[in-house]
Amino acid sequence: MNIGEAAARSGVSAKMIRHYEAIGLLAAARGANGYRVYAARDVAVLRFIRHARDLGFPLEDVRRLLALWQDHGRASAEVKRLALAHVVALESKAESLQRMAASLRHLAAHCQGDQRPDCPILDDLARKE
Amino acid sequence: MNIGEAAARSGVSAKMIRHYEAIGLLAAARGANGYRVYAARDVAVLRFIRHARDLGFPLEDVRRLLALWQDHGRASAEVKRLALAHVVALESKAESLQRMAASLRHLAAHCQGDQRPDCPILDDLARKE
DNA sequence: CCTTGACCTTCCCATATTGGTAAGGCCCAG
DNA sequence: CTGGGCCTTACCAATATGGGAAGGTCAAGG
Repeated sequence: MNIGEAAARSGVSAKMIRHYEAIGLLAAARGANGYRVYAARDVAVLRFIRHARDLGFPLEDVRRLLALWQDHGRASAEVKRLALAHVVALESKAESLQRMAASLRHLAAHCQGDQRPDCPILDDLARKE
Repeated sequence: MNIGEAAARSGVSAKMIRHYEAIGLLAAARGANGYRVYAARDVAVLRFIRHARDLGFPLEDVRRLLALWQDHGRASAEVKRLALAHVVALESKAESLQRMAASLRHLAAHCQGDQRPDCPILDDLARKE
């Protein structure tokens, strides 16, 4: 299987497959013509990576999860620890974004939004602090 | 006032002040020695930029807000429109992160987290889809 | 007057992730 | 043998920020 088919089967773009290889997330065999050659096993790895990315894991975490997944003697404690640490990071980021949204929504609520130039949003951004 | 003082007064690092200048967000006068020279007005601009960044506005939005702020004949409608569009983007991103966190928290809740290798988190990442 | 240290300059690199593009090689069908 | 589709590497783009090198400037103090 060449990279195009591996991409179609895994849902990971060929571009990203090459990138993941460049950063050492997966290794690909090479055919006599220099083309990367993939087996079903590699597609499974690519899908694993994609799912982890869909959950927002940074690639460094993906690397560790992948290693744990392939280590059949692993302790699930380590996986759970990684996952929960990531959950905390996600929730923290989400809260930060929501705080920004709430502040801005509050400011916007007091802005007339008409042809006049008066605007509490700009006033706030221009505050001295 | 040199860049160091402008940085201290505005809360924007000298590094970023130079960057904002490079992308055309603000212009600095130059002294005879080649040093950037800032006036109180520039510090106000830098503070404006910092506040907008604190609310998560991307620099392109900051550029538009800055232009609106400096245009005394502006309509507040445009500012409000920009702000609310950004609120929507922030909330959408926050929801996306929360969905990830919830999925992962759910998976982690079913993971024993002990010395055994069984782990629903890894099982889910390895699912065929 | 000269040294020292703080501050300034520009330029390059790094982060993390993904996409685009360009120039060229390989392979199969017509 | 040619065309089109796939592959290769390599460079550039975006987001925003920081680190550091190499060298110029300035003020204070011996």
